[in-house]
Amino acid sequence: MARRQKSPVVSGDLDARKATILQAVVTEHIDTAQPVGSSAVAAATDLDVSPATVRAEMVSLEREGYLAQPHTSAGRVPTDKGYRYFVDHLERGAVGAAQQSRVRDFFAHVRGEMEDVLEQTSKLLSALTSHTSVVVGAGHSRATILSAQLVNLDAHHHLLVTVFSDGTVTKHSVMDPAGADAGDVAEASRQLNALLIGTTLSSRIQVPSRTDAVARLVREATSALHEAAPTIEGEQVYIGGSSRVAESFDGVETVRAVLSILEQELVVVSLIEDILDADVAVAIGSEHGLEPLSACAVIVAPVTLEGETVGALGLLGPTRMKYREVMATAQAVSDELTRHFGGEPGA
Amino acid sequence: MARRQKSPVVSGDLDARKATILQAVVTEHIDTAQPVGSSAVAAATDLDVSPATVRAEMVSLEREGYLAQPHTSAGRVPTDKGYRYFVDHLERGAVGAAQQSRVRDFFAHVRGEMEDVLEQTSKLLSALTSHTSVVVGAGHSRATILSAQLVNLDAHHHLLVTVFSDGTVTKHSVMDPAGADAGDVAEASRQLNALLIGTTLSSRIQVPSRTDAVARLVREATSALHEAAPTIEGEQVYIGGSSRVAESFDGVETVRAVLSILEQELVVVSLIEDILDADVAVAIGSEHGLEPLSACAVIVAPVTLEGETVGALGLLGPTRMKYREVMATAQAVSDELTRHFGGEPGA
DNA sequence: CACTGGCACTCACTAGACTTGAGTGCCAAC
DNA sequence: GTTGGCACTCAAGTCTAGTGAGTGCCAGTG
Repeated sequence: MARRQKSPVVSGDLDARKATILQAVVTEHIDTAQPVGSSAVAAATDLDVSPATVRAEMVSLEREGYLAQPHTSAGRVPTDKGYRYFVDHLERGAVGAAQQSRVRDFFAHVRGEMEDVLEQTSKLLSALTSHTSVVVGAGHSRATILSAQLVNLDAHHHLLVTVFSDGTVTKHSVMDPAGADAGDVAEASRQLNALLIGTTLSSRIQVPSRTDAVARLVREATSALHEAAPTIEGEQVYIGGSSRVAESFDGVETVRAVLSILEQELVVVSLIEDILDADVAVAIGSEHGLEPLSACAVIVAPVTLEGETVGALGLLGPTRMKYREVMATAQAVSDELTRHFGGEPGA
Repeated sequence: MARRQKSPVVSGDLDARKATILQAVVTEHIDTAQPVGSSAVAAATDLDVSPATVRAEMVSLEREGYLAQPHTSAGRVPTDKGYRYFVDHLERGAVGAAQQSRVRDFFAHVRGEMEDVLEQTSKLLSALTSHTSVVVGAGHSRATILSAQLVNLDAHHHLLVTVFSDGTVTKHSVMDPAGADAGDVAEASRQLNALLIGTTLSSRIQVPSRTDAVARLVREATSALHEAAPTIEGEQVYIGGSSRVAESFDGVETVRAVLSILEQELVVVSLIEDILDADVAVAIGSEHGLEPLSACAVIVAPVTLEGETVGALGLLGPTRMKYREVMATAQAVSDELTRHFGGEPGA
């Protein structure tokens, strides 16, 4: 219990009573989506003070920017700053038993490649939370090439198939207008294998400068691979429950704006990464700087493997979301996901 | 010019004047989103009749199910049947020069794998039409395997990478708790290659029944491949412009329902395929039988390659969409896409 | 002092009454 | 068959209170 202070003017922290009131306003408003009045707060807390006292405190909280009034004769609504305080002072909640077992169950039965698992996970997340979810699988810029193979499609089209140490596989078309016979392609494939194995996408490769068919194929293939590098280094993104956006916000324009952002995967990825970099678990309202998402809160949890961040999951909802539940769910899924990929959660 | 008939009671076709009136109502309503009154119709057509006459005809059109009245004292709105007649009697419009050149431009500059092209195309479509677009790349159930390769990730994890004749590449994890050395993996890879090349996913394969490490790997790998067959035979789906849904419909519930359908890729694919099978270019309102989409019209165009349908593109908007423009755009993009993949459009 | 009850005030929201006007259906007349 | 005239309907807009949740202020009290 913080000692009551005489002049909490610029204090970064709040008076114990103010904190209680703020918390009550936030909780109530999350529940009802309505402005919260002084008497509701007085009833909801165990402060045993009259509404008038609450009002006085609320005026002060409003002055300090934690609360706002939609109009003069309405109750108070939390500002982004108010939510921020609320979230920062939230004691960690555990996820409910039902949810816990659903998550366990999911990871016990899910099968398939990492990509499939991530996609399924995004659906799970949005089903559990009723919010839109984003799952990001990190890029593989530092993965080394395990195998490179040139496959003959027809006389003029070949396919360079590359396997990386992180288990990703890429393919690139290699056109060859001049044409090459199967033997040449096989030989090129052998040379590519020798040339590329152990390198990363950012490595500089010494390509043969000869002008025969084999050398031409090798050159074409490596340049296709490296030209596409920026794209395929990029992360995979899986978005689940975008229809939830329509439920979460009123106002068509908001819905449109949010959906529009979600369509731009690059924006979504950098948003999640920014939040992750800043080492925060949640970004509220305008904190993340994306104007169209100013009505949103984004909750982020990393997925680590052997100490390295290999992905992240995010949940996007209205600022008045149930932070404790959603954060607990995000944490639980992130832990299970980490474990699923063979890591130790919390490491 | 159809001869005017005395009693057009159950006639499948309409009176020339009725047709003109219906067309005017549809056109006007698409434009304004408002019920259309008799005087507006009288003014819009060159029939030179009074509103009273138009009213009489509209009563008849309503009786026959082409028009409906939101309430007694309002204008008329087309029913699904009305739109259907309108679309069936629409003379093919050509796509505007600006659009045409945008499409040309796009396909002149687009690069990358088929998957990337299809995804980009879906974005192009929604940008051109302001509607949500769906691009479906057909499954490869009939493609034969060109190459199968087992790549060693670590002692217990391997990756089966398979290349198909249609240029698709799949990967499957192969776990091997017992462990195998690199030589065994290489040998298994050789055997898999020999075993699988030329087969399709539905072919039955004779797997070795020996119990050594190599045979075990071969068995594991083939079963992983065939178990996953139903999934990877499945089509790829690319959805563009889902934020357009929020613009196209008023009523949060409709928006949510449509988005929710779009999330279920399987449903979307079978919807598109149904429409394609029925050999229609557009499904209006309840015609496609998906209740949540009863406020939508779906325009579909096939993408063919060497006479075979290898994909399709769809556009989803409100029933009051600009059918002529959108259909022309769909046709133009479908043609260019077909040409891009080496086919002759219209073949 | 901090807290409280009391009180006047504000203002979104609701309901009802009224008006407006676009649009209809009907009908007698051309 | 077509038309102008006419009574009728009904959603939508405007106005008018009336209601009530909520506020800010203040004087009184332990």
